[in-house]
Amino acid sequence: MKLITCGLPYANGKAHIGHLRTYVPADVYVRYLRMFGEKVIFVCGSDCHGTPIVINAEKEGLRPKELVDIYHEHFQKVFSKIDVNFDYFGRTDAEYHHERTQEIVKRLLENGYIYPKEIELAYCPNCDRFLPDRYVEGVCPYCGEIARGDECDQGCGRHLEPGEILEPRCKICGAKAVYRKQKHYFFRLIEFKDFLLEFLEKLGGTENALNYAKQWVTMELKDWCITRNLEWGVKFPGEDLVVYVWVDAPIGYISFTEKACEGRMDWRDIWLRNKAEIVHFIGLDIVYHHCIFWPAMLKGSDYSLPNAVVASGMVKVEGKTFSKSRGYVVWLEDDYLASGLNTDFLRYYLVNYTSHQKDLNFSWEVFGDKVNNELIANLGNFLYRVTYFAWKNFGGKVEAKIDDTALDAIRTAIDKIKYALENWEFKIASDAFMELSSYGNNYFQNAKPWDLIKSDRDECEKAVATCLQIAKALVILSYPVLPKTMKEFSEFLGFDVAKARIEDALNVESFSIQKPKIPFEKVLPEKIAELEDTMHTRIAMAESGERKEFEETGKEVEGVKETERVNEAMEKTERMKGKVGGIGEKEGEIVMDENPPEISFDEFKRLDLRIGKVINAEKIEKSKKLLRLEIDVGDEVRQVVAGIAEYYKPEDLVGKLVPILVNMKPAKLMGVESRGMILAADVDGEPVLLYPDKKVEPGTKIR
RNA sequence: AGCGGGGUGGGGUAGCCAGGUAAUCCCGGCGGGCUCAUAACCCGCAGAUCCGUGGUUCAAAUCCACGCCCCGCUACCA
Repeated sequence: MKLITCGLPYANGKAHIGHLRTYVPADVYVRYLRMFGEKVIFVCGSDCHGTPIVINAEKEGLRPKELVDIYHEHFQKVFSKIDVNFDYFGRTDAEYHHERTQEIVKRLLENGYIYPKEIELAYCPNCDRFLPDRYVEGVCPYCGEIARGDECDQGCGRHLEPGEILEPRCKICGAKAVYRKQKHYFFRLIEFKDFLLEFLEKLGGTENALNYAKQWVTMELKDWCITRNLEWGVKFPGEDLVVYVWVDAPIGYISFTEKACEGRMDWRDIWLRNKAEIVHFIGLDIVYHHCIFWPAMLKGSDYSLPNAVVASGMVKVEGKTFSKSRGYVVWLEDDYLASGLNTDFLRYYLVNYTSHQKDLNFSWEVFGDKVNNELIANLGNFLYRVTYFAWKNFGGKVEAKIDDTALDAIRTAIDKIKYALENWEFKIASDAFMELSSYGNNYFQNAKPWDLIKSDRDECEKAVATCLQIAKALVILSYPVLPKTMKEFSEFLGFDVAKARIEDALNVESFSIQKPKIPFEKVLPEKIAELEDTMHTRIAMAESGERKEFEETGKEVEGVKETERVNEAMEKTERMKGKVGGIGEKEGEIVMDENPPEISFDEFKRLDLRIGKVINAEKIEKSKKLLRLEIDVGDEVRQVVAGIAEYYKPEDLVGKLVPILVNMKPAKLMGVESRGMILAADVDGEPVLLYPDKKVEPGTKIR
């Protein structure tokens, strides 16, 4: 008996490919386990609490619950479409979840693991609210740089304790913040140090999670503040506070299990009596919550402990760090599902691209290659050529006289899948059936049934039966990864793979074949180009500073955009890059939107600014905002892509003199190289071009 | 800054933790075969100083040290 959980999606934004990086492998794992005869419960749900949801709802003019409703429904829909089938998909703002959370908090209180403490918190008199550290800005007492409430992120990098920062200001309204004392509650994490050290030795799962957690525990632990000043959330007993969302979110694993067990079994067997193996699938970014805080909470309240934490690597898009704000993202509904592509393609990509622990790069080009050259050319083609051959030449009736060496090949694949599951390496499992498919293609090719059918019908039937056995095994073994397609194809082979067990792959019986249909539709290059364009447009818009547009599509709201952890990490690295790399980095301008730091004259001199003359201009097809310009910069003519098509017509630009940054790092926008950047005033996102006061020669320096 | 994970033929990726005939698979390039199949399938060839330097060893992509570069994480921010 196993309980499998997935990290809860935060109900504050749409589902994207990053989510699936965790959920698809978990679903694949669950499906394999079931085929191996294991009893499994698979739960997940929406994480509904926390400051960002409250603030975001406010901005949208909604109540938090209304915002959560939207995304909860969205996640359910998307998961179901992509065949990630949870036994229960709950939500943490449900009553049953609040009850379970409060029960656990009470147990922790009774057991003496929670204590109150007065702490000083930044408070904004203007907004009339306590400010999370994120929303406090001030001056670092050590180095004098601008710093965030908890960390001097731009200067010396030191961690700052509450109250340390000088001249605190509210980042939301800009007003001076004050410090106020308030009673909050802390969890005695320190007391769990020895327990955790021992626990982590026994904990299973991926090394990336375990190594990280072990190292964290060895360092100094601090007690953990578990209450917040919010209305929205699980009420802390007897106080006007809610529990911190990272306390109640993992408790969802328990409360959702309760719901999943209703009418089937007693959930207490799992969470109180250790009768099931508990496995958490998470993203690499929330390891410490699951390996440290969570087990300590469970231990402190006498619940069962997890047996394994399986952490997936992060997702990159087109080789770049995943980032919604910069356009490096694939939205599941708007991009993938809208494209009409077989959802199994994406599942295969996610599982097969690389080791579960490593970062996965998503690129449409690779996607097309993998689908067409692997899924279709290898697996799909084999299934179809064999089944079609059997139907056409034997009327579908083929006796079970097979070459036993094929059974060995099938056994090898099964063993490999077992090994893969034990080691959380789902790529190895999918490689196993792809190798079997190659074996099948080879077998078919060498046996030459198309010749045999003319010379030796019996020999031919034997070869076909052998290949059909391999095909049947393939359908079964690949079903967990490709459920939609294989469910359909199994019917042509005369069985229902959804009800099959792994052993059926070795079960030899005569075949009754129906006329098959092609299992996978080929992905056309035009389709890939179209999807790439969508993405490149998004990236180009982000790069040219067109923020409004993607804030709509990306559901990001001014001021809260940093709440995206991915996003934040991005901006952080960008800040660092900005520090080191200077102004050459085009990313700089996005980050430097407010209070840009001073630069020296030497730094300014690094900019090669000139007046250029537009000698040609045309729209870039399929893009709304981009123009391709040819600009005479004095010594040469440069091709420059500019995001001004919505405001300037190409024909109006020809002959115009514009300021241009010549030594801008070249970039490709929608596949068109841009070498340089024309400068314009930014009037609420509308570019307004700047022209020289007198006529000057192209190439004239600007200083 | 600290910690973690990486740097393997043109691109991507396996192997390394349990060191041993110079290395997997997919794409791409070249040549051949086949025709049942979604121009799919099969075979062969070219191409890697396995980031650098030093060390351990009879033997290192694989272990150790130092260096360079990339990426991620860092708790009152989900």
